[in-house]
Amino acid sequence: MKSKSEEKMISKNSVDDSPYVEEGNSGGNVGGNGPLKKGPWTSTEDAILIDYVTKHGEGNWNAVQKCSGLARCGKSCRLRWANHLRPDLKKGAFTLEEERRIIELHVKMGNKWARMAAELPGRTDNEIKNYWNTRIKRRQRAGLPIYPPDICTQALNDNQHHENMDNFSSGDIQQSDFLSMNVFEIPQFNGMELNQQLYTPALLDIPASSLLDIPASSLLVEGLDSSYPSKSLLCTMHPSKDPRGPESMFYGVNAPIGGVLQGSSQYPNDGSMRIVQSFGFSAVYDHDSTSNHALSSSLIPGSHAIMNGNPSSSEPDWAMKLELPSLQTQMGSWGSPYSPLPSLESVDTLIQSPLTELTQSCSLSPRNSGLLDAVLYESQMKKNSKNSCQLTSPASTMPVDVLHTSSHELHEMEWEVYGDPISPFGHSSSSVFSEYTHMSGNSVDEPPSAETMPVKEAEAGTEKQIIFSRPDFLLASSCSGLYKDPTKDYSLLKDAFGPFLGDDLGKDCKQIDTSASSSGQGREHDSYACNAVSTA
DNA sequence: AACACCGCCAACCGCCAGCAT
DNA sequence: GATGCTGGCGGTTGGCGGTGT
Repeated sequence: MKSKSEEKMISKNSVDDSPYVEEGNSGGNVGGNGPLKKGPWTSTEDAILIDYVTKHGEGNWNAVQKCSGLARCGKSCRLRWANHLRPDLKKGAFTLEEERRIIELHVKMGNKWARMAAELPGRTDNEIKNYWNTRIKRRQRAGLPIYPPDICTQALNDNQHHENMDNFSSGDIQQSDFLSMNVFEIPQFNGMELNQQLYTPALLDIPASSLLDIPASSLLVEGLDSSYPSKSLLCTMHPSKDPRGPESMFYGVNAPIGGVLQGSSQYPNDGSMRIVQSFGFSAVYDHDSTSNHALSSSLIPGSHAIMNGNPSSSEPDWAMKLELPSLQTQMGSWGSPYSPLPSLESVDTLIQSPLTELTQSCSLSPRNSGLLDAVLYESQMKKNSKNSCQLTSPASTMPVDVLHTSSHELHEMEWEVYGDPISPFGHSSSSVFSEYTHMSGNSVDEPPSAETMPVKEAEAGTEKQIIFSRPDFLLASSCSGLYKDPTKDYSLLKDAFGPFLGDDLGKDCKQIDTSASSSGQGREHDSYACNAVSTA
């Protein structure tokens, strides 16, 4: 049984069936029997190879050329056999079960395609790799989470068990600590303090208290429950080449965080602030004025790239190294090098910016494969070295000129950071929100509905107008109240975003509404909502 | 109809580990 | 221990076909 593509190829090659026909890209290696052929295999070559393996078995691939006269190098023979001629190969599209299995395996293994293939009988590493690089990346470009929540939950649970069993003493990590451990403390997000200044509730008609009512612990726990793989997810979100697309989760991650964190996740009474966002990230830092100054001045450490007019100036290694394994080198193929939108890079850089000694050292961890467990490991490392992160990260990456930038200037730059060339809103909240709403049943390949969100309104507005009209901010404000009392503020949220987000928001908020009112049920929805909110 | 764009996928390339000499 | 060979693995490339404009 041959795959469709193979049939195509054979059909094509059947016209010219000689294995020695020179092809356009042939040449290169020279074997003992003449120039080794490259390019697509012909059915004759396949027959020769099959015959050889039937007689001699697998292995000793370099002998194929000598024994059979096949003008292919051993590597090519092995690859052809392994990927196409093996009798136990299962051809055809991946089944749903296989797809799920691939995702599960990728959570555990990263880009270990061969190992994954070993877990999927009849499937080759190349198949799995191609599958991942296409369909899964498509999800990324669409801004959809790579890993379904349930799989991530499972992975996190597994990791929790693993960590508790293997790495930590019994009293070291308790549940809460574990949860914290899975919350990534991203110093650069401390910069949300600046957002707080820019988008202070005092500027708005929204009671500040309503912005302070989201229990971070709830967000945290539920964010974990919802199981978006924190850093894994983040790190796998890349700017899209598709300018129509949501470009990246970074829009959703960063812009929203600013909108939400500045108000909704603070604990002024705590003496410290724990910023929690949907992916489980958090930033812990002193809330005293001194540190605030430093942190706020370091706001948008990622956007400094734009601020200093050098959006491409930094491509920190750690960002790439911390990526999900699947993207370890993808920056070169579809990532940052092509970035039609400055904001993409800026947002990207925002994530990448904490190029601290700690993170660098973390990235050098042998476990830093981008897998969830590696992420957990890094998290633990960061937790253990929290202070050093706080001290080194923001300021060290902050250009001096940015430090002296006025808040107005920063605010204007915010549009660059969050927005796209078309919209001052960028894709921030809308895309992310819709991304999560899409998780509940819509096609995974369906681009977020909010992509077409009309977003010209605020362009000519005042600062306040701009701020107030920011969907992420509205969403943040509304949903912070929404979280507290879904039945009360749903209308506000819906009114504010219905025109932008269409039915998705309505559906999502309705879920929140109903689930909240049913006391305890629909917790997943809650977490989704809060995820969306905090990312929005 | 022509063109451009994009996704899919087979194949190649470079690196590395294991093994034999 | 050093060297070379072989096979395995992961990343990348390039061709092809489908689709949209």
